[in-house]
Amino acid sequence: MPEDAATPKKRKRYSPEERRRMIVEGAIEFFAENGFDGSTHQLAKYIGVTQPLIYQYFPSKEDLIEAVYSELFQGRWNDEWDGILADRSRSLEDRLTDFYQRYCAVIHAPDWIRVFLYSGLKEMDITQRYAPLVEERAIRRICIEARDAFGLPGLDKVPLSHEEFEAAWMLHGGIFYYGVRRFVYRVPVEASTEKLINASVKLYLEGVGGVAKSIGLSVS
Amino acid sequence: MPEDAATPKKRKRYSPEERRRMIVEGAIEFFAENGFDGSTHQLAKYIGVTQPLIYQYFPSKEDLIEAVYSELFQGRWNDEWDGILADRSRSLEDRLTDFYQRYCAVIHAPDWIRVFLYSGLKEMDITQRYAPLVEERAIRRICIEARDAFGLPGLDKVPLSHEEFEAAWMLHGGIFYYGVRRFVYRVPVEASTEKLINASVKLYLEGVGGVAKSIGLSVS
DNA sequence: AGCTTAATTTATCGATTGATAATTGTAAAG
DNA sequence: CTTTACAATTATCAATCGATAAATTAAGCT
Repeated sequence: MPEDAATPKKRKRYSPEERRRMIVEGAIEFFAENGFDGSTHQLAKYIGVTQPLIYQYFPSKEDLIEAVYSELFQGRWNDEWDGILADRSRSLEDRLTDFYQRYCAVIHAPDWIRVFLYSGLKEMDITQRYAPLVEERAIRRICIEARDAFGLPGLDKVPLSHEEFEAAWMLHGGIFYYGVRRFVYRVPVEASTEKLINASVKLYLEGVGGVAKSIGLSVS
Repeated sequence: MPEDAATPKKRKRYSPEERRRMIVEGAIEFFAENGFDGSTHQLAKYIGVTQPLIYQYFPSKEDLIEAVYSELFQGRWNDEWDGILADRSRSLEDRLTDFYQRYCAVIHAPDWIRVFLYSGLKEMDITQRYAPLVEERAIRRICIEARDAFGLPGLDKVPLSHEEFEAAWMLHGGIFYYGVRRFVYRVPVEASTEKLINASVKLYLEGVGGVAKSIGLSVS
């Protein structure tokens, strides 16, 4: 008969791999909600283990956060996405819609958006490396494909301008900001992610021709 | 001759109003950098006062944060901005550019962007009230003026659609995201704020006509 | 079953947290 | 120059933080 009537408190033994996974996934949810300043004591309670157990799997809180960050962001950039953007057998509208549909399936989640912002605000070095990744493999590629789709000169003729970069960043930022509105400010959003992407891609494609013209690019 | 050779430590007396202002402004910078979990001890050191002094001016840390939030966001929405957007004697491109130029002069600062995100993540109630303010006084107004500028039916004929709202939110989000890239992820941005706004407004105006057409709106 | 390994817990540490009370010192009033 | 009001300090608190060591117990092996 236990002292606390309602606490049978059966202790469960998991394999180190399984327990480690449980801790990391619990930490993702917990840190997404409470930020990285959330205490390891509260985290342990949230997961359902004792606090010292966390230190059996991670030498310090810093290492746990690194594991969270690695699990969330590293390797979640699917290499197939690059191929989708570059596949010129499809219309650019199709490709952009497809790409952002898949991209949003990953990033438009409260855990992803919130942890991403928390880590950015804490200026963990890994976050500073994510923006260049996006710029190189999404933004730049989109600019290149837009040049091709509108019959504009290639990069060998005219290098990409600030204006073209900013147009693509605006598409990207607008879609990202949708996630911020939903999961940070938690305001009701009218449109579904699908509709938002359709509208954003349309807006970008409608607008990018005019942007190109205004900076003196002409069809070859 | 003081014990610590390099610490003359002359005590300065300020008026309560002045000292309060010093604390709030110091807190804005400090919390923008360290988040609201930054300790009052470190904050006091940052300001150059002792920690208990803060509690002479604010009954709790919560109240200090409220003062920071109030100082940063309340009343910084200039009422003249509404007039700028609605002034139909100017072209819509002019008005949008002018509006976002002034708006960005306020929000595109590390303190503003970072505190705004921190407070959003902490889900302080006041943040949830800011998005509706923006939607009512900027987004909605932009949609209405776009209808007028493109000769589309008024709100009495056809209510604003999700697509039109999302187009305006994308403009807004793209511009906001520029601040996130600069002050949260601290990546070098190619274009100046001015160029970004010009490009974004152009992109929006070029695109919004196509969006309107795609949802079945026709010129009256 | 009994033994053994190691996964998990209890107990505890010094440092730091938000917050309070008592003391000190400055600048204006007389 | 002395007095006095109150701004600002030092000293201190219980609670909570990240982290460690020792004790406990569940599960695989023989």
